[in-house]
Amino acid sequence: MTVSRALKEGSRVSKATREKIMAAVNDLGYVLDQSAGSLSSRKTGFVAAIVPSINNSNFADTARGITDELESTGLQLLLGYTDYTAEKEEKLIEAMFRRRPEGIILTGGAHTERARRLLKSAGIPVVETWELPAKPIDQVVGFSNEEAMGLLVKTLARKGYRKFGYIGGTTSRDTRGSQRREGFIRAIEELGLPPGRLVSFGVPPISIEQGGQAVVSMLERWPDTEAVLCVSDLSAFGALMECKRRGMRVPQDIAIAGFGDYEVAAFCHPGITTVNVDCYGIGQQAARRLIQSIRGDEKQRRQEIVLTGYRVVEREST
Amino acid sequence: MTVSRALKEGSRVSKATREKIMAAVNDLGYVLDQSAGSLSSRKTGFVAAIVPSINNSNFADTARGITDELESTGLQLLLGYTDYTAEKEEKLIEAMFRRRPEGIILTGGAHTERARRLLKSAGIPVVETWELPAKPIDQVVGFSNEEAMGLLVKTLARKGYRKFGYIGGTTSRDTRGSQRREGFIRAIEELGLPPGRLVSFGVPPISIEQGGQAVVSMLERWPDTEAVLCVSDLSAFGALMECKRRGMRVPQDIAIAGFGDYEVAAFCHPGITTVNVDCYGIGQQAARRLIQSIRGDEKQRRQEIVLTGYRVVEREST
DNA sequence: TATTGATGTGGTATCGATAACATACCTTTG
DNA sequence: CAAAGGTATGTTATCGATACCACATCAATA
Repeated sequence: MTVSRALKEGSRVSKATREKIMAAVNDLGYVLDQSAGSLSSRKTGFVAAIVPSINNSNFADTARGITDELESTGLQLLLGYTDYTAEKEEKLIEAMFRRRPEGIILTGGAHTERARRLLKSAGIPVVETWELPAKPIDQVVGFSNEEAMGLLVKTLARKGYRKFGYIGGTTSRDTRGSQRREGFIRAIEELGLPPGRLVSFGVPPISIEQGGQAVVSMLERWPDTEAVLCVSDLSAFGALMECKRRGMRVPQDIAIAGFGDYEVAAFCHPGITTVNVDCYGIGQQAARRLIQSIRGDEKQRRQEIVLTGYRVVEREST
Repeated sequence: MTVSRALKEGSRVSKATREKIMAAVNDLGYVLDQSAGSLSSRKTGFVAAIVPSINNSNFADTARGITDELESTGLQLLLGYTDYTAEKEEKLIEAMFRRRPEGIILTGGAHTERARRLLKSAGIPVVETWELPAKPIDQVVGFSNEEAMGLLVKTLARKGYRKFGYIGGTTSRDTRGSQRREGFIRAIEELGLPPGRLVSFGVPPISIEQGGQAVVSMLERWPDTEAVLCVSDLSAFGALMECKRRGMRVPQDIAIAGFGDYEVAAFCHPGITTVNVDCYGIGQQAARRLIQSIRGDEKQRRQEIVLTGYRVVEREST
């Protein structure tokens, strides 16, 4: 028992005893077993986070934000990838719940029925991120993808563009992608512009290469398209490079915009107009709220929706 | 006990009992507690992996390879980032060992003395990746960064370039970066070319922006540089874009090459010559070897070094 | 001096699963 | 028909920590 105390911060053990214990610990190479500790104290020190993908996506930054925020708390992150499918998300939630996380961070608001049940009955704080779900489970840290894309359309319309095209992935699994497309369509309607041209290409997350291929099919079908908006900066970059490869001038012959403000969008030539959405901050805030709910007063825990900011970043591509 | 059996695959429980149990489980929303299971069975089902960073780096692909390979085995990945420092690695190893992982995958061969002790005394399989450490702890899945960079130099020298420059990060913390620089210097020596020009810029992982800034300082100091090799494709991309912004022709005025074969290198314009190193495969193979060591016969476990392939991919930038 | 409180240490039960063994019942086989 | 073997289920101890309570010691206070 004294050993257990000696190894915890801030418990009262005399200096002499602690030193003796530490010496023995070093000598033996003893390492505490947290599985046993978790079982006894009913605190696992785990936090679960589930993101669609971590490769070439904004979610890597969100994961990073979570990790950084968690670092000082001694909580361990359990990270999982859904590949943009709700089924895989359900499986991940189930697998992670076996580890008894003290809180969970999700991406988006689309979950299977079973997943919702699991989440609700687990009795731990849940934070949904990156969207504003219609029926939040608990807490939310995100923004409206629809409005953000709408703002981009309006910004470009103000510059005089009228014939808009949109490039996104093929399936509706990527709910944020779908929301952006909806926002695109709606904004164009509201502005009374000619209907937007939609090209769906590739399984989300759509790659640089697929962005290039998509813009080709866009131009084949609607050669007079003036501005192409893409579901992400990577596809926008692919589209941009493909256009340049074909000798088109950007933005004179065609304007291109992306979403997410990846580093590549800022430093490619020409720079890509995009929407900055503070991916890192989403992770940070989600983690912060989770920590508050876990460590803080039960009463203090309020179900709140945190709106994270976004802004259009205009560059040379439009 | 029968419940425990019913919830495991491949244990013998009568169909009727299993159904009754499953019904109750569904009814109650019961979820197995793996902390307790781990304690009892002395198998945690955890595998630890430590990478320098997961943002904009090849290691995201390696992590992905590990995750994919682990998926079917029921092992959970504990992922940590070192930010390229051995001290943080040591802390991570310590924190993760409290969770009693059944195996651990590391990046590189540079560890603190204490970390080496911990790793050796843990009695679990260890796989070092991405390098060929001089003193391997256990197993290795990697390649020689020195040779790979040397091959790139030789390939370009064969095309007629003679005045080479190298762009990398400022500190030696990034051991792979240092090894690549060493390979660069040595290859140039071997070829009897004029000494390479070295620019160190920014804390690893060096960004697109820093690549651009580095090439500027390279050209200020050595305006006649013919070919610039960069520690990674991202910095190469930044350098390329900066050169184009300044109206230079690539590769006529200056050739640029990177390392890592990121997607951006393939699809930017002009495409960037680089070294492809199968990041995903490194993760896959490391995980496979770990699984074999964990699940397989103790005798079958041999300390082996797996060389992963690399190849120079020539594109328009050289 | 007796009482109180602070401090440090030790004893015991417990967390929730599984390993290992025990038992009951049924089927097969010589 | 008895012995042997297979199948399904139950019993008990245990994994390694911590919660909770008990107790010893010593200083401060009434």
